[in-house]
Amino acid sequence: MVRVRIAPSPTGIPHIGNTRTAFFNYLFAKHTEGKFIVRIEDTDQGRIVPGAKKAIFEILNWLGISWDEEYVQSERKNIYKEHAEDLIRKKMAYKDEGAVRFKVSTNREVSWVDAIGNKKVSFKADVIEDFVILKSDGFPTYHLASVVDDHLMNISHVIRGDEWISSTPKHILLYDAFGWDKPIFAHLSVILGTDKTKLSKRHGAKSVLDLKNDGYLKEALLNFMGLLGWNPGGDKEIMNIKEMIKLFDLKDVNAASPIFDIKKLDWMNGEYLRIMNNENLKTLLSKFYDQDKNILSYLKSDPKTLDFILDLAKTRMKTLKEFKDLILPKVPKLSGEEKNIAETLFEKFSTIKIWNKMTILSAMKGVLNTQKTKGSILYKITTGFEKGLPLPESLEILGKEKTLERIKKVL
RNA sequence: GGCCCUAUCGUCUAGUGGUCCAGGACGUCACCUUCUCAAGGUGAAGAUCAGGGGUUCAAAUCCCCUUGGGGCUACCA
Repeated sequence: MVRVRIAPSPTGIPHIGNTRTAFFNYLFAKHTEGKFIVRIEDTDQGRIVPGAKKAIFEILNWLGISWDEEYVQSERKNIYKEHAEDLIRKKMAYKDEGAVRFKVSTNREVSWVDAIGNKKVSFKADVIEDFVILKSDGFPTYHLASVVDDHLMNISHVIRGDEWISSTPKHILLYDAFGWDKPIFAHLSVILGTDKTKLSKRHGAKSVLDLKNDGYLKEALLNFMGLLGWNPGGDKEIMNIKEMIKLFDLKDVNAASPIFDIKKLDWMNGEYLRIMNNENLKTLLSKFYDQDKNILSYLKSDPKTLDFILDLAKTRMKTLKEFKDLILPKVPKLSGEEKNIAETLFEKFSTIKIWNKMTILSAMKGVLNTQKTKGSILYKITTGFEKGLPLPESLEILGKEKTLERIKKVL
């Protein structure tokens, strides 16, 4: 029975790197019909960030990465203490200024076969110092706590970030000291920022919550994250979570560190936006803009019209955030020449008897011909943006009166 | 510095000894479409597979060295 876990520490809001680790664990668990456990590792009381724990769960919930069991290490303090004392009794650990250190027996080699890349990794024990397992404040270090918990929780595969690879020998030493079976270790490469250093908040790495607020869809994020360092072979790139679960295998996970390039996420997000049906998109938009009265009321306009707008908007947005500029006009600053064009446009529009996209378009074309300009100027005049939803269609919906009002404002 | 991981187009990657003078995707560029911008379609540029040695009839694929990148080196995780 496969049992995997993620062990986030509530010291910050997860970014795409941490979250990918969670996702791979999840994919692996689902693929093997095993269990996925979340264990909050809050053993460093000093570094706890208020709200971080909540954010961790918020992200998992948003993405739909569901878990089967949940633990908090600070509630298990005594368990670790007992295990530390057990090692002291066995003379495998000793007290040192209020802390407890594990005694590392030198002259041995510690090794394991890592599931990522299926390669043997080995360390000589003499490069490992006697390390602290219980701090003087009574809390365990990660090393003790994770080993004890992984054993007690029957974790079969420890799938974690690459930054743990040099701590793994310590963990193996602990498993051996307790006489426990070891799990399979799989060390995922860390995701790098565009500056090629480990993704972290200091380098401006966005948290997943930021990405959510930027208008990325969970489906796109999941798909993108999944493909960072994992490839099931073949050319298929757009995959839903079910397909990923079906295909996921640790042997197809790369050992090299990928760089997070948001451009591809942008594209993928656009793809998901385009294939989404309007009903879902509407729901998503209302959630996303739940603080924006203008958008909210816009979304409540005649369903048929809205449907039509949504179809036009879909191909023009990469994120939900971009919807706003597509439908809400702003007052442009026009040059003298542009004002002349605006005037001509006003006149042409005024004479239209039957206001529809055909007549609007021919009026627009008339202006473009006589004034010899590009269409973008007409967009600037009527919407404040030099690009946007097709004017004939959107102005028809707006209506003649309102259109003329708008143009009048800028004259 | 020490230890460990790692190395294919700018980026994500396919590739596990011959079918690869290296395929796909993003991005970029061009053209088509066109009221703008997208989307869509077509096409192009882009990697002497980090460099150097081996092994082999044959290497992006195996081995070694060098170099680059990354991680760890806390009573942080």
